[in-house]
Amino acid sequence: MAPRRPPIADLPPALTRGHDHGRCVADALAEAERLCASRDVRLTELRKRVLELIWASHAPVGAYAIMDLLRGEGRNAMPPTVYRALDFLLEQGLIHRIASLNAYIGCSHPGEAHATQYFICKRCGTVAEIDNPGIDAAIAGATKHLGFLPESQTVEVVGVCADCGPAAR
Amino acid sequence: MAPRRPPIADLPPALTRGHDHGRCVADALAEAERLCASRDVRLTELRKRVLELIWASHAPVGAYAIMDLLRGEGRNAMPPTVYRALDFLLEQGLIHRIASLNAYIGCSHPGEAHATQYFICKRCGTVAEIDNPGIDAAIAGATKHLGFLPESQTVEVVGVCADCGPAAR
DNA sequence: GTCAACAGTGTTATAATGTAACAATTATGC
DNA sequence: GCATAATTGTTACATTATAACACTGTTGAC
Repeated sequence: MAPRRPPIADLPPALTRGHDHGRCVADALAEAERLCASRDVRLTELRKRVLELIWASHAPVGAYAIMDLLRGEGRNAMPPTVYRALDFLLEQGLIHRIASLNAYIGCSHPGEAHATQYFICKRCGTVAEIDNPGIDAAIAGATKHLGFLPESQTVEVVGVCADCGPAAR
Repeated sequence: MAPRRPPIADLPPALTRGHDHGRCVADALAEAERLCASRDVRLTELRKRVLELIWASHAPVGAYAIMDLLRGEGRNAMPPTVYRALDFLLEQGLIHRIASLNAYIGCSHPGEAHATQYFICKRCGTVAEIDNPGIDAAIAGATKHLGFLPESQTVEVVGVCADCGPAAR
């Protein structure tokens, strides 16, 4: 099992550097509002707040970390409350689950059909979400060859990102 | 979370069909013995038995299912006992962990360097371990483009296998 | 051979993640 | 308004995994 990540407030600046993160979060929330409205599903206060907490960094956040953050805001959040919000956000494609970390991360292009790959930096914790057609095509080719009917796929690469690697030193 | 799989004795015959499974297990154990001897590490009775239980089917087996099987044999197995055996087998590359199922499966070609992909059938539970150079190359290309230094990767595709799909009916 | 050192296993307790079941509340359509 | 359904609250528990320390068996130096 992966070690527990520190609370969001303690995350290194690398997690949100190189871009206007406030804007980044605002955009994600606005897009979520728009999508939910168009689908006639309800992005309630709780669900929106959970999405916002997940977007607070580009590192995956665990369900219990989200629960603690909600509690820090005075909400008496119990596990089912968090997991239901996560389930909703997953169903709507607004977040993804990183299976190898048991953690959740905001989807950077919700609303579009995509099979995504994640590149997880073990130094700073940042996860890059990539939609690489080559990887997708290679997997599709393998499934076809096997006669396998794919429904969902998990591609997670753990390593060191460009910001944290030797070249960045 | 994935539903708990039934105990090995109850698994559908599809899990081991199409080949001489006794031979399959025996080969895996023999290869494990050979590899451990060559590396000068100890494949103890416990470790060998856990490996054998994992190889009992081509479906992933959970740590607690292994524990129950060991107990069924009179061994008083507690979680750390099982996890330590699993850790050893993982380190030696004799088994793999399927992250999306929190379960373990025998490696079909241990000893060789390989980045593997898993095709998990949601009907029969069988997992096919594939080493597709195309997928590997595509992922390597993406990491290079990102300046990302990969260390380990997880590729798991869930769907319906050829034996269980509509074409097999 | 014996004994020290270490690897492996046993044992107890607990942490981390996730779900079931039902009650209370809030939103929605009529 | 009010019945209905969706959402959230609450309690309890299931599943997966690890920490810490005790005990046992193996190995190698002498």
